[in-house]
Amino acid sequence: MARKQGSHAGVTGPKVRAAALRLIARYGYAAVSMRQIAAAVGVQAGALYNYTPDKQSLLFDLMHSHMVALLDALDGANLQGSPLQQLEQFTRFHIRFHLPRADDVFVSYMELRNLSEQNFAKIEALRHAYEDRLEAILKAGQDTGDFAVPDTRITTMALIAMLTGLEKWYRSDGRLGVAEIEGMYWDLVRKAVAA
Amino acid sequence: MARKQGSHAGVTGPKVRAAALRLIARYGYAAVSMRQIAAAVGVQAGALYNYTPDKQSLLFDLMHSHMVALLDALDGANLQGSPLQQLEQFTRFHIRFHLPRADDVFVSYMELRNLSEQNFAKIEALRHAYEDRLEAILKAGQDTGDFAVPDTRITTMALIAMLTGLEKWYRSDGRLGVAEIEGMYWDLVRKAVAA
DNA sequence: GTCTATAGCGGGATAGAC
DNA sequence: GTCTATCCCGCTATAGAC
Repeated sequence: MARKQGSHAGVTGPKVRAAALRLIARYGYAAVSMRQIAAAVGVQAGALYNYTPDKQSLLFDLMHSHMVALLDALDGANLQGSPLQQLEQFTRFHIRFHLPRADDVFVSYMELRNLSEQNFAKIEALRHAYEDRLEAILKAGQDTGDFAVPDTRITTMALIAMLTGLEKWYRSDGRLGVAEIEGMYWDLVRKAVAA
Repeated sequence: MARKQGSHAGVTGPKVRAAALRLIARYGYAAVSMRQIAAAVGVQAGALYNYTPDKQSLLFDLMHSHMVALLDALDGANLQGSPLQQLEQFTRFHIRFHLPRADDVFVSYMELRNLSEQNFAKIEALRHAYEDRLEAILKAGQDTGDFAVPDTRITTMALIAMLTGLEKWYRSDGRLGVAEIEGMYWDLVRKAVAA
């Protein structure tokens, strides 16, 4: 509470990010203007530049935060046990982490084209690191004979695409709860890689 | 050959569509200008309006053509045999149809947000029809006991997401040929739905 | 069917007052 | 930290000559 009275620091910044995330997820980065974001926050367009040097940096920050949060959460999940157990933990973690973050997922997977070359490389590296976690589990299970997949890299991409595709149709007010969804997807994953 | 000499009709139109498809796939609908498309074709921007009433219609035509071609090709594939055989045929058909059409796939799956409400509804109906073909196979196999999936609708979405995700990483000059890819994905699909 | 020219609008980003 | 005002640019779409 030592913050200066009347200052909006620490309040407007997150609001800008939240508004940008929501608008970009809905309409796309190129289609959303700084004026629209400002209006959603309740400020004039010029004020946004107190929080981001430019529009491109704003997009990058959103995507970077999402990927870092994803990797941190995966570290925190502390997967352990047999390859089969770790694969189940990974599957459930992936669904639980992504389902409540539909906007982040849409932005992070659909706006890659709109990143500058350097920003793209950074995001891709993080995404690759995440994929590698899954592939390591598949490789371990392949070695122990628990799994029998045609190719660990291709299976990694196939499983992540399958799990992430969930975002496209899942509605939290639908007929199925998260726990049921998790169970069904785990069932598909488990059988697909089974020896 | 009765076409008037000096007329570009029948030539420029397809060029416009091809250039628009390529540019939109790469940079996104909102980020591509009519001037860019015109430059790629080799005409001035105003000339494009001889081939489309506006930019939105151009996008819709690209997506609509793709979906109609997909459904027509599926009809032409004439799937038959047991549910297991039909599922294999569908899986291989899906991969063979989509792999050489990366631009169409990107546009059709990433530009839905940029369609007008009415155009969106038409494309969604076509996409739904395609999904229904796969779900019908799963239901049939569920009835005969060949398959044991948790939910035919969810499995449909999961399998299509998995198969379409192939577009994101496949490179025709990579280490794997189409036949090998088909085999690996069919392996994953077959096991995932197995009883 | 294509061109040039332009209307009319909205974009990102900055300057300087408060 | 936010405002107003503005610069400069590019956009879609149209008009009218050829």
